[in-house]
Amino acid sequence: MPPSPNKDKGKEKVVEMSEEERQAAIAAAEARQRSFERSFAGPSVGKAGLMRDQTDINRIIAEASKGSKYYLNQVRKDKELTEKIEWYQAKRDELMKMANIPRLESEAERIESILDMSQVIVHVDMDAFYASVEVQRDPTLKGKAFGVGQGVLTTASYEARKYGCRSGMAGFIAKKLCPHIILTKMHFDLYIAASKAVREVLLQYDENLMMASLDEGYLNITPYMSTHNMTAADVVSQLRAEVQAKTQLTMSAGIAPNRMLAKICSDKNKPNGQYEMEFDRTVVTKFMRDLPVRKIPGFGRVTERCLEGLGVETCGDIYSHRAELLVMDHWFGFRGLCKAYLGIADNSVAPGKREERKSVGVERTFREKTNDEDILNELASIAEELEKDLDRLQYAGKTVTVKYKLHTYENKTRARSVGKYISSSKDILPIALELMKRELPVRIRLLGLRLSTLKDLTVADKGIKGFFTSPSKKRATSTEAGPSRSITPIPIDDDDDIPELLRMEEEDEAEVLDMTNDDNDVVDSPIPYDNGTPPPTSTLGKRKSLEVDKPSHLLGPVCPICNKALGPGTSNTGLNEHIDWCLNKDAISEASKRSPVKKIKTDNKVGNRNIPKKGKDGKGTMLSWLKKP
DNA sequence: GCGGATCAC
DNA sequence: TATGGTGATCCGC
Repeated sequence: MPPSPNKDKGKEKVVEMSEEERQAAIAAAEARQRSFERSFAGPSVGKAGLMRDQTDINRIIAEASKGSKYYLNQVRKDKELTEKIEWYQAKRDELMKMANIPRLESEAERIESILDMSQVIVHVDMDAFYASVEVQRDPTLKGKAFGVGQGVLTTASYEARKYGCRSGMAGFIAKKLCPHIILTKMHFDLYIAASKAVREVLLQYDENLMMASLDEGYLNITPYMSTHNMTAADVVSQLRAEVQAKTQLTMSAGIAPNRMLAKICSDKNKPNGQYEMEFDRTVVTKFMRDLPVRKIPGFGRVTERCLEGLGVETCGDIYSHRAELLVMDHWFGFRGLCKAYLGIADNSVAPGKREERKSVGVERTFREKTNDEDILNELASIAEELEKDLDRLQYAGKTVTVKYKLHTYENKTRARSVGKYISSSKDILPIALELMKRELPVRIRLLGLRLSTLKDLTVADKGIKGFFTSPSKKRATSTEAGPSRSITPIPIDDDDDIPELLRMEEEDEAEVLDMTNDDNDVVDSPIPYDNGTPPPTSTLGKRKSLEVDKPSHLLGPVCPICNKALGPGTSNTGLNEHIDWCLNKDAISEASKRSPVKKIKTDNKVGNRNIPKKGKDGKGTMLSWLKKP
């Protein structure tokens, strides 16, 4: 099935192959091609409801791109990813060969969990937000296929989506798919104004409203429901009606016990609809079972393909493949996958805080530059823009990162930290220039600057004026030992007019999922029978949560394979090593070190990277769950 | 702290 | 004619 490797030996092969084998090989090659076209088609293709002829659309996209540097870069990345996946598969097979599968399955099932259903969380999502605002600006767009954004579409109208046009798609591709599409400019001021109007309505339902971007946000309506003695569905219907009345814009909403589920639900009856998940553990699990993993926020195209390579396409597959996934924990983060399957996620809702911002940056794409002077001038211009942003936003920082994209579309970053907080171009530019000069000569299509390790200049911190604070002190502002809340970034803004989108984050796993706790009655077994029927809850129901007594904090981490406590001092690394040893001392230590990419080959560069870890769920790999005092 | 990757919007 | 910009997180080193 490799795409081409045996091209030269092809003849021989063909002769030896039976017709069935030939057909199978062809089918496999075609499947691979479709898979590539699908992954190539763009980040948002396939995320939302797809159309019947998605395959054709993907092919048009791929053909329109063929031969471009962008395309070649995608081919390169696809090839690397394919090799990575093959490596994962080989690793899985190797580990599974020596694994005690029933044992692994039983260990996997011992991961117990609590799905917190005490809060009613709502995710609201404006329908084709930018496009809807554009229609208000120019009513002649109504009902037409159009996209917002010129080079790249930030949004496509629903009519344009029928042709396969999606956000993130290059404009000329959209035109291939839909020749009569209209491309409009962006009008950020309008989006910001509309967003603000929406926000004002939402704030009446939850003063802690958490906006995740201009067009979506989270509310905890639990207090509102009790104050007004209303059901969740009624609250949300009313809220949506009010938003529509005040802004003429429609939104969709999802109601669920936590942010992840609410977000998934808000997609279910979009546009202009709402969906409430039943607050029942078995219903939640049933809901997740058939859900493609790609629907989970944070699971993107790459993760999707990696999991697909392991036979996991839906969240339910996570359960049926639990043995393989447990053995692959080091690379995929078994615990995070379990949380996805079980629908467990963060249910906290709070507005973002200024101090939580981590970086401020500016970047620009342009026609290829190769001239050193041009490049350095561009850098100077970017530094000035960054200075303006920093001044407006009131931040200083200590780490300067230069980013550039080669004409081949490969990205590079170069960073340097300094001992004091800086914010002016006068301070930033020399550092940036020095970093960049070392890279010359280059042929690039993008240049950017970012400042991180920030200090919020609006907090009057102990009098000292920014200037000559020596690089000591100042370290502790953020600890908050307690709830381990690193919650969410949210857009702050308020006064001025800049689109500050900050990110949301899904996890922050408080203590929701906890392996093996034997204490609580709220606990039940996570794992229902994989397919068909909901589990007779009892069979696995109580499971042997007590089977092994283990106050794990006294015994240290417990190896999920041999179930032995490793002692209180054992680090995650140590546990990992033990697991490897436990599964197979020899094969693993050897194979584990080797990277799948770039075999020996000409050492054109220094080195091989290691296999990336997949751990979607924040702290990633299971080890973190085991320790937890 | 640095650099590459992935992800979301 | 020609595939974006901003910000976050994670991992391995």
